[in-house]
Amino acid sequence: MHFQVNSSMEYNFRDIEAKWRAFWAENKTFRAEDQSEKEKYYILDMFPYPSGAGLHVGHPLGYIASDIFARYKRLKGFNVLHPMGYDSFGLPAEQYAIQTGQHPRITTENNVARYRDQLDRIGFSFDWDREVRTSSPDYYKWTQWIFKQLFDCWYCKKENSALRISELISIFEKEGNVTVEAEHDFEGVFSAEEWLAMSDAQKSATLMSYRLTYLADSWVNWCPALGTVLANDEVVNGLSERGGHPVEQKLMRQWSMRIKAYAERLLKGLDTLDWSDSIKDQQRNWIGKSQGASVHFKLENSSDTIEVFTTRPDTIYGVSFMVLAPEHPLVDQITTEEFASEVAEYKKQASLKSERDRQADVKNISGQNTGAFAIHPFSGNKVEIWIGDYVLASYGTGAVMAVPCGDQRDYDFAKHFGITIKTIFDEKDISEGAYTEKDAVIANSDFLDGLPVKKAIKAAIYEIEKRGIGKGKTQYRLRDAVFSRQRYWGEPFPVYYKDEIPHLIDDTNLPITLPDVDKYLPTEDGEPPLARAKKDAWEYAQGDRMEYNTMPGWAGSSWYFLRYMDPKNDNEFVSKDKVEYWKNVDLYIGGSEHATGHLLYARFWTKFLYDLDLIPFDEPFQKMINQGMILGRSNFVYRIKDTNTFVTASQKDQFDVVSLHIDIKYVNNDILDIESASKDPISNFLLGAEFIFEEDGTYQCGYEVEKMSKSKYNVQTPDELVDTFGADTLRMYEMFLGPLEQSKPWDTKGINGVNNFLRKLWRLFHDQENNVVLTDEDPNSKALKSLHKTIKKVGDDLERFSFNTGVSNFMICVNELSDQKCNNKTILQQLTILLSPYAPHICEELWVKLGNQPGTISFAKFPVFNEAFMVEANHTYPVSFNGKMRFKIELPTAMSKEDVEKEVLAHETAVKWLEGKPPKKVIVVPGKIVNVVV
RNA sequence: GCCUGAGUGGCGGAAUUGGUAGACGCGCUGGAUUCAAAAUCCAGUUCCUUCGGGAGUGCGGGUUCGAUUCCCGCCUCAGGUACCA
Repeated sequence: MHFQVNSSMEYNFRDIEAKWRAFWAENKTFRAEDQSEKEKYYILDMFPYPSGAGLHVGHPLGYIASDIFARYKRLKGFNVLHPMGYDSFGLPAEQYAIQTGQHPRITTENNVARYRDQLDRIGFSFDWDREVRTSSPDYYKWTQWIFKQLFDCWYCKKENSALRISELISIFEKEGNVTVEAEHDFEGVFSAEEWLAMSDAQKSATLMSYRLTYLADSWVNWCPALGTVLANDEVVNGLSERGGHPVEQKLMRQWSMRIKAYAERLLKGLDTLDWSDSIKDQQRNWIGKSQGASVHFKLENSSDTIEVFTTRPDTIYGVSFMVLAPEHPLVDQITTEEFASEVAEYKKQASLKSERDRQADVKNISGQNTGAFAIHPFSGNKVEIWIGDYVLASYGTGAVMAVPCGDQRDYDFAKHFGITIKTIFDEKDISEGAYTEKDAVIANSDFLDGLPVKKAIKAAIYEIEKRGIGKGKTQYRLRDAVFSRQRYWGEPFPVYYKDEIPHLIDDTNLPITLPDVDKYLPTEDGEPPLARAKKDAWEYAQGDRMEYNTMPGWAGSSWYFLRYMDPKNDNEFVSKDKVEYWKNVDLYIGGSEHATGHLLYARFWTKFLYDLDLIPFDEPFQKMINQGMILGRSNFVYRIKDTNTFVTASQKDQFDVVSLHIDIKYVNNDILDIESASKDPISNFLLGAEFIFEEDGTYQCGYEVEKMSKSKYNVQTPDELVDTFGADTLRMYEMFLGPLEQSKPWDTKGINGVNNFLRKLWRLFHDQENNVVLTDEDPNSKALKSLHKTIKKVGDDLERFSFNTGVSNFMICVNELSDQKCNNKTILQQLTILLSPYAPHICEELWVKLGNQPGTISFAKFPVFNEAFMVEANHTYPVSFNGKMRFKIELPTAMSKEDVEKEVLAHETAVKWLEGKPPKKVIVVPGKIVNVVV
């Protein structure tokens, strides 16, 4: 797209913007002070992954909003921390390295330089002295250090806190593990004597099942195409989030984070946060708390029991069969000879299905009888045991008690296999499906008969616990998060192995820097790329080998907001006094796509660091705003099928056409520049083509709103807009597009409106020869009213993050002042301060023209609204009849209700509408409206 | 299916506690200025109309003197999520 812009020299944004950007950089205007009398305000953007494609206009949207707010808070007298950095470990740089051999560090550095250049053009007030990069050894030294703390801690459910593993060891030495209430996965009990008698390997293995980060064989999402495991939030619909490759389940020895320990606190903490309901709900669903009971069913011919989890213990008398996941450990043991081959076949079929197939197959009911029976714990009846893949091995106990009358899946299963369905609900019809509402009364259930569901649940749990066959239980969907990746470009673990026991590397040897490798691929034995490193390249390998995995992308981003407070500290991840001063982030701005990944992990690590008393707060981001996505507006040309003729958009329906994307840079207001487009190899099919034009002789392109992407030729970079219109125009235009949180199509059509506004503002200060002309006189009441109305509205708009209406209000103000021919210094000085967060460059320039010291506008005082200027002697009342506005009447503001009514009814238009009849009722809202009911 | 949001002119959107629906901007129409253009300025721009007025904020009801706003029932779109027992 090419733009035409006024070429006159009146408002020369190029020189102005270059000058002030240099000034800010040179004077470090936006450096945040760690010690200050001022109140602190911490405003943070989600830091970007520096991708090779650079920024498009969607990226800076949130940064512009946060920058406006940061500048506003400075004017309000706050000491503002507003930093920026890079989440610079990640897959694309590594894949580029695999293809080209270029070290990911080089790729990353190049991309960071490009990002920085693009960001700098927009005039952000970041404190760049605090920049962090997660891939920098100075930074990941502390990511490794935090990992070590997690390894050295366990979660005590009595104190509801992480505690040091040394405390756990001393309990084990005195009492064994019987009295310990921990989040763990150790099976069984041991005494103090037994603990002391354990070998080092046994002790290590035991402690491993208590540590907050642990090494364990677990079912993981393995992505063969990427050659790595993925966390649950990195898998979408059975495909990898990056690349969309198939993902399968695999049992692997991996590091995990015991985030489950924090499930309840992560849930409760949401209530204290000022986040959108949508994000909070996403986290709530992800954590997935459900309350119910675990119940043990005895096996018919065995001492073993099957444990199930149910949210509906009230329906226990409705159990007519049980279903185990095909992977359940008891399956082979209980299966009778009669069904052995069928069960083996079913298990095989189930294991061949990928996660994706299994999800796609939801409608198909499958299962297999094992021939075994369990004994109903209350009725003593025999209950068939089946296996079925609708039961997931990884949730709950991997087994369910099936109640067909109360659960649709159990119902379908029973129908499909001809299992008897009996009802335990009073007067509920289950002939068509299960009854899942919780408003029934229980029947046919012995001691539960006649109880409504909620009471029956309590009674059932009481009875289950009394008989010792189970207990009330809370289950979470949230799983522990896999923490290792078989990749090169990530943080190495501060871990080495000796006799296959993992050991931590001493703090004095941190950081463990990434060693060089000859190739960025796995070894021939299938070990991760780091196994290629020469042994002596790992200076601190005190054992047999180093850990070859690296940490996942979310490791570095889980605590970066803390590092900005103290980015160069080589002795601590953040110093106590700095974190005491800055505390948590007051305002966090970023995309909502991180709801169940980054935002959950960062909360988890924050709570952990709080438990260790290393930071004084346990929620990282107090308020959050999620900016919407900016969509691209693609343009199309229409070729008539099997011809070389292109038809303009308005006539395309009259032909059979093929639509082709055309690069938006050759289109202006949907009109195609055929000559330029024909020269581009991508669209040179237009060369020598025939055209059917509009009546005015132009070729009109069609358009569609799509995601911004290279392949759709609809990417708009901020750079060219800054070149054409200036950064101030871009900043205001991005805000003017609509509410920050809303997704919206990018369209440059309106940008000249914002540019006109800034030129109009400039003309308030200058005459036609571009000389500054300002008066020192006392401002008149009209100008004061315009200004103060704007102070009030713009201030309120900022407080509620309504940046788009803020821009409108500036336009209204400048329109009014232009009409008044106002060139009053006092008025314009205040207006300049007010506007400076939105359009900082032009305001710096005007600030100097107003006679102020260069650069001081960033810390000027935000204008104070004075209601006195708003008072009017008269108010124009809109008069409605039955709620429909009919006429207006100007009356003194102070006039009484009765007099207003009298005046209104005496008005000639009122007389006409009353048609001689008296009004039924007259409502007068003083200073607002009048409504006459007839 | 479930959970969140959202539906207003030709377009992006405004209306903050129920009080003049369509602010502001784009686009469009006319006019001034200009040799001409750009820029700038002025006027107009929801729809229908017999020029009195009538209709109107996704649809259908309701509450109210008064509803884009509150309540009930639907429809559509966007995002998230799912054999979670």
